[in-house]
Formats: sequence, C-alpha cells, structure tokens
Amino acid sequence: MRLETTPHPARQITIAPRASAALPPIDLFAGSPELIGSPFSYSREEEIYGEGEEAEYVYKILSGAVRTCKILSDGRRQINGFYLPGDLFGFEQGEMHRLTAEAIADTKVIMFRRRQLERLATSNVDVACQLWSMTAKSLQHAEAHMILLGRRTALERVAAFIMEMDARFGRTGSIELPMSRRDIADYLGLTLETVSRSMSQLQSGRAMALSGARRLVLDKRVMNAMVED
Amino acid sequence: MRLETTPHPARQITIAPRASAALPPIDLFAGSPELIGSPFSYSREEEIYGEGEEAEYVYKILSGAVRTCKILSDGRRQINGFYLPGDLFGFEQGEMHRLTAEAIADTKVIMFRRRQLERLATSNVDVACQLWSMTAKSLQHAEAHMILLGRRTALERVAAFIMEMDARFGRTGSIELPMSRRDIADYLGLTLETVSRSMSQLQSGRAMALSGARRLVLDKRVMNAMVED
DNA sequence: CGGGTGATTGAGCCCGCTCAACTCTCGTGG
DNA sequence: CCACGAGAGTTGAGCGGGCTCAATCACCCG
Repeated sequence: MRLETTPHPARQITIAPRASAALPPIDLFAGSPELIGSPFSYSREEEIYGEGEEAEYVYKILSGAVRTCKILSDGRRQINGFYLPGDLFGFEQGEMHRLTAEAIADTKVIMFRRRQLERLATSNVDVACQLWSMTAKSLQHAEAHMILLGRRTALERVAAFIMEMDARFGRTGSIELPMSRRDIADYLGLTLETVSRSMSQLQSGRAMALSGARRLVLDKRVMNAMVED
Repeated sequence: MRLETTPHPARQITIAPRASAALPPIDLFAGSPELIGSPFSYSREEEIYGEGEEAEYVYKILSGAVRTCKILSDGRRQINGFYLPGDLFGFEQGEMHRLTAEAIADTKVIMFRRRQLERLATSNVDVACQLWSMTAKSLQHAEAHMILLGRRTALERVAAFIMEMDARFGRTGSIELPMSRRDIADYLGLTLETVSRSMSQLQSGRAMALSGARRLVLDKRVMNAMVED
C-alpha cells in the first residue's frame, strides 16, 4: 500500500490579508531569501521532537504525514492534529515544543531554524503578521476540535473527521488515510474499536464506501447529514 | 524582539467597581497611548457578541466574568474559556468572531477598536508580536483543554478545573466560582449532574471543602493527586 | 414566610469501553 | 506457489461511567 500521500499541487496557506495575494503558495516565507531550509527524512513512527524540548526548528512537509500529540503518564494520548504535504508544523511562540511530533509514515521535510524566523519577524511586520496568522489558524482548528471532543457522539466525530480529511485532500470525495485506526481514535477521543464500528456504520448507511481499510469514497450528501452543523 | 508574553500586572481578585473606573485603560498595550478604550457594562447572561459577527471590538474585563462558547443547532454547547478581571477577550486575527461571548455575572469592560489595534500592529513590530503572543497563549490553553476533553475522566476534569480556577485567582487555595454548574459542565464536556457528583466526591475525599455551592477551600496536595500529570 | 432558581442526590439506562476472538492483508521464506 | 506469522482491522459480548429523568434540598429575595 502506498502510505505517502500524493504530493500536493497547491495547498494555499492563508496569511495576513494584504500580504497573501502577492505570495506564491509554495514558498512559505517568500520575499525572505535569507531564510534557508535543509531537507530531512523521518521513517514511520519516528519521533521528530518531544514535548518540552527546545523548539529549534520549524518543519514543512514535502511528503508523508505527521501527528502532534500530548501523552499522560499512564499512556492516555490525545492527538491534536495531523499534518500533510504542504503543511507547516513545529512552530511555537515560546522556547519549547508543547507537543510531541511523530512521523505517521516515512516523511520528508524541510527544516528551518526558528531563530532565523524570529529575527525576520522583528524586522519585518509582514512576517510577524504571518506568524500570528498561522498561530491563529491553529487556534481556530483547536476551537472546532473542542466542541467535537466535548459534545459530539462517536458517529458524528468519525463523520466530521472524514469530512476534514476530504477537505485537506482537495475535496475530491476520494481519499486515502495515512493514519491507523488508533491514531484516528486518539484524535477523536475514542477507542479504536469505536472508530472501526462507526466506520462500518457509515458504510452500511451508504455515507461512504471502503476499499481496504484506508481507501474511502464518500457520499458527501449523506455524510454531511451526519455532521449536521 | 520581545517575544515573551507580558505577565499580567496585579490581577484584581476583589471586584472593586469604583476603583475600576480609575484604572488606566492602556496598560495592556503599554507604549501605545494612541489606543483609547471606552468603558461599557453588561448584565448577567447578556450576550456581548455572537459567533459570526464582525469583530469590531476587543474587550478587557474590569469586573465580573465572561464565557466564550460555540453552540450546535440542537443546543449542545461547548464553553471554550472563562475570562476574569484583567483578562482580554474578543480578540481575533480575522474579520469575524468565531465564538459567542456572554457575561456570566454583571460585568464591566473597556472596549478597544480592533482596527486601531491592527493599524498599530502593521506599523509596530512589538505590538504585532504581542498580538501573536496572546493568540499563542490561547492556543496553549486550547491544547491543554483538548487532552482533558478527549482523555480525562469526569473526576479528573473537575479537579483540573478547580486547580485552573485556583491558579487564575492567585493560588490562594480559596476561591469563589463566578459560574454555575451548567457552565462548568459545558466547559468540561460533562453534564451538570456529573459535575455536582464529582464535587461531592472531591469533598468527601477531603480534596476540598464547600461552603455554599460556589465557595471552595482546597487541599491542593490531595487535589493534585487527582489530576496527576 | 412562600416562590424561584440553582444544586444535590437517587434510580435506571445506554453509549462507548474492555476484553477477546476472528479476519484480512501483506511480506517472507521454503 | 503456498505456508506461515505479524500487524492492522473488524466484530461480538458484557460491563460500567456518565447520562437521563426525576425528586428533593439549599439559598436567596421578595
């Protein structure tokens, strides 16, 4: 099975209003040629950085997939987000990483030094606004995820997750999940068995079709009815 | 660059309506005397702004308390955060409020125009970094809340909530909650009955004492053991 | 005193969890 | 080519934590 996600054509990262139009989507910090990244690779299940470590680098994914999470001492885990080709992660406002990042599949990234970025931000207001904007985007995602975790049923969570993945893969209605049922469960605050049962239920309710465990074809009309608001 | 977050200067614990009028409105954005706020009042349960409305103002609380939340069409509600005297809220990176804000008690605020703040940010890197820093702080809180909502038991959630409130009231170990059991429940992803039962359990486990429903005196040693990591 | 709101407590149920068996896929080697 | 094993996913049976529904209690303000 191909675990890596198809390389992304043009994931647009929205940024501060006035600067965004001028920026080419591929190069995150365009107009900043002094910011140079180095390529790097991680293999499946490898840790990229740990919670509490110094935030030395910021990463942009070229291929593969990454999860960020927090883990309690007894092993309970909450995955905060998944990152796909074109996405940026590891980006902190303070000195420390507050989450752990791990490669879900073999993953290629470009690493940038955080200090360089910071230096840039002090001298360039547009860059500072972009950094702010990215953090705001993460916050927005977190806010949506909190109502999911606090108030949605298992079936609604799984349906919402699938719609989120569809959106991130270009809304084609046909997606290949890079992550396991356990990862999905830890993202949604469920057990892997419940995720599996919900997926079977979505399938028997004709909201989607499965081929293998990870390839999905959606009927968004039906699927949307299950997320409902 | 000043990336560090400005620590809150002397949070007012006692709600002193008269004294508040005398407070200089600007200390939040010190060094920005051109930013002027106007005082305003909301009564208990009054909406301050709604989800989807244009984000015209940013608010600083002088007295009272505020909650921000999202509500699903069928009435399920998730409270994202509580704001107390000295706190800032209503602060968005985009054009819209993505949450609803309501006064929990009678509340006095100072309102600042968002546009003024934005204009300031585009011309002043320090302000831009401060805005970024505040958003990052919200994100950090959201990340901690997600693992609570996704992976903690009812008792752990309530204990964590009480410790959080203690921290925000100055870690005196003695606090008066401004919000109802229902608000706490919607913050923690529980029902109000479960919150009430957990509080009784904390009390009988000697982690705290209740006088009335809202006045708590904590035994932090015992309480901390229940949050455990 | 009563009326009203908010909080507590009780009884029973159900959704999602736990534990366990089974299936499917895929890679490896004889 | 099949046999085998390992890991991932599915499905089943039963349990239990938190929810629902309901009664009671506590506390304000008249």
